[in-house]
Parts: sequence; structure tokens; C-alpha cells
Amino acid sequence: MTTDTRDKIIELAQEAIATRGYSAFSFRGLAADLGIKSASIHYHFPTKTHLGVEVARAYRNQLQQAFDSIAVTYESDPQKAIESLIAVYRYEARTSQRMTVCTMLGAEIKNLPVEIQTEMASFYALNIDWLKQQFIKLGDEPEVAREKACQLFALLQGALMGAKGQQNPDYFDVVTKAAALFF
Amino acid sequence: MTTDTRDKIIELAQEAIATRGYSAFSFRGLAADLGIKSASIHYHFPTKTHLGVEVARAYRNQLQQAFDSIAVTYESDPQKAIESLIAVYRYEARTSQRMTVCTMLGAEIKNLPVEIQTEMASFYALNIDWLKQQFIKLGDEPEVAREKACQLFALLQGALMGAKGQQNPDYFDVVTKAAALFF
DNA sequence: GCTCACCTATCTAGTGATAGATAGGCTTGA
DNA sequence: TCAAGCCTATCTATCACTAGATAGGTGAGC
Repeated sequence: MTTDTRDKIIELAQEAIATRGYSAFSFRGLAADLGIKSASIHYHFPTKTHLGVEVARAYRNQLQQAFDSIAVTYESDPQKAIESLIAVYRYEARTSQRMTVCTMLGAEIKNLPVEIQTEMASFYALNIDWLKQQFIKLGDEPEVAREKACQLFALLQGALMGAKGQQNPDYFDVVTKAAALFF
Repeated sequence: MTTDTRDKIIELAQEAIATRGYSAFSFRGLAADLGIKSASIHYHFPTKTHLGVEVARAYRNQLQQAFDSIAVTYESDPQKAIESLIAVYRYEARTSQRMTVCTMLGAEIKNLPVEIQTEMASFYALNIDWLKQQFIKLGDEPEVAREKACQLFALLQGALMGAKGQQNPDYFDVVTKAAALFF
């Protein structure tokens, strides 16, 4: 067991990035939450960039798993699959008053180490490609499917962002009603 | 004339917030860009919070002016008015690789002084109320108009955010094609 | 079964850089 | 003359990061 301290650090860092942003979270803050010293975090992650990259990777894996799981469950019903993804994001908007790591890091991108900027690209690709596949299953031409995927993902990000910016989770529901327009 | 240094500070701060975020811009950085010392910025704005609030207010005024100007120009054509607003955001997405102050501060809201959080609320209200008015003019019932306004605004924010997160301005255009769905 | 060497995970104590903020002085123009 | 505008110099807090020490565990060789 390579300790679960490492995992806890990633988990807390992910939470911190999602709520306050990359430049606003600190090793000291994380350490305080964990009840250890910041030097101990440096033992697991030599630099903040290293930790940031690991958080991004972990989040990407979670996302990938969610996609796989949904795609299996609703293999023959792409519309339900999409609605199920929206429910996942809805859960994030409701339970924690935070944004996804993807959205947060996207906003901050100009202020991120290049290593993390690189990871960012795959977030968008993952979401958009998956949505595109669902629309293709629903009978759309690839190019149309891609456009719809971009549009729906933008709607989702805007919904998440607005729910947080206004501190009003209901906003997410109002906005995602518009998802119906894509079917 | 209460100097234009003050105005320049607000302008540069706005630019900095829109590109890198509130917590990532500094008095020293601004001062360096202006060719003065950080102490001189404190002369104009006693604290970072004061400056932040002024930036928010200034941005809100610009937004209000843009709304007024568009509403007058396209008074009898609300659809054109909305398309004109999209063009404004499009310009922001294209020319500078930055986000609007509203979107950026919205993402960071959990990390902002309360004074600025308060200003934030008016950004959303301003955008959504204005859009709502246009939809009402187009014949929608108030409640429907409000929902459409939220949805379209979320789409715009998502478009802006995605264009930046992927460093691809074309994304904005692909996404905002979906605005047609609202007419 | 013991010991020596190494590893893991943490600590204390500090580095230099930078943050926001302040006190007090110089300069210039009305 | 005096105040607006900017300065130098400094403070305190915090940042990421490092060095060196320590305590406990693991494993190999005798």
C-alpha cells in the first residue's frame, strides 16, 4: 500500500481546486486540513505542478469511468445516457457548491503551468467526443453530432458556472431544461 | 481630472482579472505594467478589495452601456438585439484570449471578498434581465422568457469558457450557432 | 535471533520570493 | 502654500520549496 495519504492529498487538492481554484490553494492549506505539515506533501509531490497534474489525471480517470459506466448501462438508449450525464453534473452542482475541476482549470488556464494546460485539452476532448458518440447513435451525421456535443457541453458548463456564480443550484435545472432542444 | 492613472489602473486590473483571475493578479504586477510603484496604487485604492469592487462596478457600467446602446439600435428587432449581444461576446472571445470579468469572477466566487461577491450578483441579473426583456418583446410569457434568458446566457458563458479552455476561438462560433434554437 | 542497512513518512527549521499594506518624504503645479 | 501624486523603505504574512533529522518498518546476511 503506497499509503492513502497520497490519495487523500489528491482528493483534498481536487476539492480545493474545484471550489477555490488552482492559484488559490496552497500546500500549507492542504496540510492543515490533513493534520500534517506542508513538507510532508512535498515528499509525495515534489512541486505544486506535479500535484496539479496528478489531480487532473485523477479527475480525468473518474470522468472516463463515469462515461464508461453510463455508456454500458444505457447502451441502447443514447438519450438516456446523455440525461444520465447531466444528472452527474447536476449532482456536482447540488451537493457541493463547487465546479468541476475541468471548468475551474479552464477558467484559469492562462495562469497554469504548461503541464496542466496540456492535461486540460483532454477534458474537453473526453466530454465532447463522448457526447458526439451518443448523438451519432441517435442518428446524427458526425459533423452535426460534433456541433451538438460542443453546444450541449457549453450549456452544461454554463449551467454549472451560473449555479455557482449566483449561489443558486436551481439555475442548473432551469438551464439544462434546454437540453431537450437537442433531441 | 482625478487623474487618468486611476482609470488606467482599473483598466489594467480588469484585463488582468479577465485573463488570469482575481487571486492571480497583484498590485506589484499592475504597477510594473504602469511604470509606477505598488505603493502608488494603494494611494488610489486603499486595498485590493477596493480595487476589485471598482473593477466590478466599471465592468457593470460598460455592460449596462452596451445593453442600452444595443436596445436603442435594435429597438424594434429583439432578435437582432440578441444577436448583437452575442457579437459583443464573440469579439471578446476573438480579440483577446480572455474571459469576461463576470465569468472569471464567477468561477472564483468562493475565494472572493464578500464585497465583490455582492457585485457579482448584479452581473448575472443584468445579463439575464436584459435577455428576458428581449424574449418578452418576441412574444414569450415572462416565465418562459426568463428561462430562455438563463439558458442562452449559460450557453454564452460556456462558449466563452470553452473557447478559452481549448484555446480555440472557433469553438465560440460552433456553440453560439445553437442560439438559433431559441427563436 | 540479531544486527546492519535501507526505506518510508513524517517532522523542525529555514530559504528566498512575493503578497498586500503602511509611514513618511519629495516634487510639481495651481 | 499646499495638496495631489508618486516615491523610498519597510512591515508582516504567506507562498513554494529545501535540508537535515527522526522514528518506525522491512529485509538480508551472518
